Amino acid sequence: MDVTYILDPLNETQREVVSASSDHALVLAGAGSGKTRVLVHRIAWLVETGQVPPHGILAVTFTNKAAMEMRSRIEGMLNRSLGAMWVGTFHGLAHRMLRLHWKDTDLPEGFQILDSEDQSRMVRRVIRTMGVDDSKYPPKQAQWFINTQKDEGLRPKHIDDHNDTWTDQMLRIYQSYEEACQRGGLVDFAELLLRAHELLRDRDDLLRHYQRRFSHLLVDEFQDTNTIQYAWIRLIAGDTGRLFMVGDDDQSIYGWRGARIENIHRFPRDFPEVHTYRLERNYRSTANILAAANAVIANNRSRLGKNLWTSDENGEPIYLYVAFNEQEEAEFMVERIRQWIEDGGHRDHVAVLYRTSAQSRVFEERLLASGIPYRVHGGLRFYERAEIKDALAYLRLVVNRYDDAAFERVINQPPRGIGMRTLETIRSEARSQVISLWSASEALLGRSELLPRATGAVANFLRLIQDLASDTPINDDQPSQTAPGKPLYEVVDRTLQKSGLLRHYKTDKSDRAEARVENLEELVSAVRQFERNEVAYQINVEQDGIDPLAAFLSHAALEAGEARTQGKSVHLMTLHAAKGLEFPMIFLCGLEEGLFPHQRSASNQKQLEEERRLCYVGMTRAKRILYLSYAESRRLHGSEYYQRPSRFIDEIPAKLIQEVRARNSEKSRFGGTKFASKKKTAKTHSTWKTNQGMKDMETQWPPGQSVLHPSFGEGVILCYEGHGPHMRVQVSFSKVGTKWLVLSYAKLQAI
DNA sequence: CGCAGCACCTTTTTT
DNA sequence: AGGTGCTGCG
Repeated sequence: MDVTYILDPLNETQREVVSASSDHALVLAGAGSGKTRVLVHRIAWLVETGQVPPHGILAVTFTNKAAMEMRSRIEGMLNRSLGAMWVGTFHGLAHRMLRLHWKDTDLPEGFQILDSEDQSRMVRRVIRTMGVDDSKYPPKQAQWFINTQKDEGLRPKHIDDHNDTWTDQMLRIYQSYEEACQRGGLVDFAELLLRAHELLRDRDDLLRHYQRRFSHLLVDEFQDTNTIQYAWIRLIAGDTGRLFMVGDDDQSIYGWRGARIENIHRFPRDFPEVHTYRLERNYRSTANILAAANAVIANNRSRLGKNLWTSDENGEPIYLYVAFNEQEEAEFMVERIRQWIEDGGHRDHVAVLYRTSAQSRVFEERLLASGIPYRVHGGLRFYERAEIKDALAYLRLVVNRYDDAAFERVINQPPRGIGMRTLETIRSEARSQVISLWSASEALLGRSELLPRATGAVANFLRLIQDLASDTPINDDQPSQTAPGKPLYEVVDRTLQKSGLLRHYKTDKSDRAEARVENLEELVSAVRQFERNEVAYQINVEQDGIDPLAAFLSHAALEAGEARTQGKSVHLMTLHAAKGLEFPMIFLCGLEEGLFPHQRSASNQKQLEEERRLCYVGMTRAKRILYLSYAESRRLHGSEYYQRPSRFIDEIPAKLIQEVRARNSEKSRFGGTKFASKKKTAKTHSTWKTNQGMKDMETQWPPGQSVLHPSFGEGVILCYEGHGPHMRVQVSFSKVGTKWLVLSYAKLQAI
């Protein structure tokens, strides 16, 4: 087979990597060095040289988007069907394995996936059922605890509470939560991975089957894998599978959600004959942008080491804009975008990146006022909307009567006269008999133990679900029988009608209700789309023979449905969301200490390095033009902050940076002057007495002011927040470090 | 049952 | 500040 078409478009290193013959490969692929390209060409090369049939390949990514892109690019290259190749996300592939082997996993055939919101509700319910004080043990923390343990591959029995009350309580919650999920046939995201791992670990025959089948395993974004993901891959690889891991330690930005960068370090120790390759040639950015990004990341100590280079020209300098406040920062940015468009630039070639999602609002307001179309990435997605989840909950009950999470969600949605009293009765019956809410309801009805009014309502509800089920291609008595000729979208449509959901929102005349009706109608077309040409349908239903409705529900949970882009818009997103993307013009905003790097990461070296990598990721998104900006004052959750410029700015060689002023100079000069004079006033009068009013109190403690504290000693004011009696200052003490002090209590003295 | 008012929280987010 | 979720009341 002629494979020159696969190797020819590559540079020398890429070619070497793609045609590597060593057992295992670790590819450290810098930003913009052709990471996806290498993966795609590697797979194409393996298949075209006849080393492995598509069937023998397992390729894993983190996001559906990346998986889709990889799949379609391979398909485009090979011009043949990849039906038998496993390409998908960790969660998607784990799910596929569990569906195929549900009998071996102690799960019901119709098991369903809990998304984070479902999980959070479930945890709250469990805590309450246990009679635990949820103010002492907040559901959010318990949820975090559970997920963290699962990410590490730990079940309650593996965890030692070290005689710590808190850990012990968390363990109990974890335990009960697991039992509740098991009873309801429910699986959260982390559970998908953990179960898939346990399935292979405990079933020799299955493990051998998959080990024999997948002779080549390829992992994208290796630096983002967590413990259980890496363990799963190692298990399938066994002694014979060949691993091809692609990642970039400098772009590891998900440590906070369990990603183990150590996996990269461990890999060569876990497997013999790992060849390490470095892709350092960047095809994306100008030399100036790269030099700046390299300079920033060089400040990190824990690195495998890599230096990106380009043959591209220097290009424009890095622009830095110092704004008076966040309003002016946005104003400047919008003005520059306006010019860009005026000069013929495309709107969607521009991205505004920020550290926290709350920062988007000011930019949105300004863009809106200027009539520039924009799109905010992230946020609530289609399948996460309340009304959609209500509709899905009905369908979940149809598939699986014991799904308590779904039961709770819709038993009184739309309202059908089942109040807290009745629900509590059902819950307590379920609790005492250790059965599902559905079974508890049946039992209570059978014994006529509900209030007369509730009796009818509950009976109607149960009958409704049964009616829907008998309408539906799947039902409890004949689980695997698919009714011919009834499309799924009709089933969904009927569910919306019969459940009364649609009517409920149609009669509601609030402004939101209209959008909800539209969304529900959109759901029907989403289902139709799913049946017609979604890859997930082809694989799960047509190939694996999974029930269509169950497959659709999983699809909805696993792929929450990115909002559609409408036309060409300026992109607004967090730095995290920007990973993997590139734009000709980037605005990197809010470069202030405390915001970026974020306050909560400032205290510890490891977290600080992750912030720096985030900065590196942001900068390397830019192809031609990179704007940096910070605001001297910023309004954040209700109070004013004055912070120093981010240390990351100092880490960029000054010669690469050009400070810019707004073209709309009159206004900004006015703002700047005003601010400067205010600062001067503050310094001159720093000995004012506090009884001169709140305004004076603020000006008495300007950032930079040296102070003396009776017990902490000398320090310098970093910033302040709040007003009047709530006003607090952050002081960096030379002896005891940084502390927040409430001014009205602390006996601070200006020196 | 629905609504109004109040406490609470607030980094990053995919699956 | 602003949004969310819970409580208590009508």
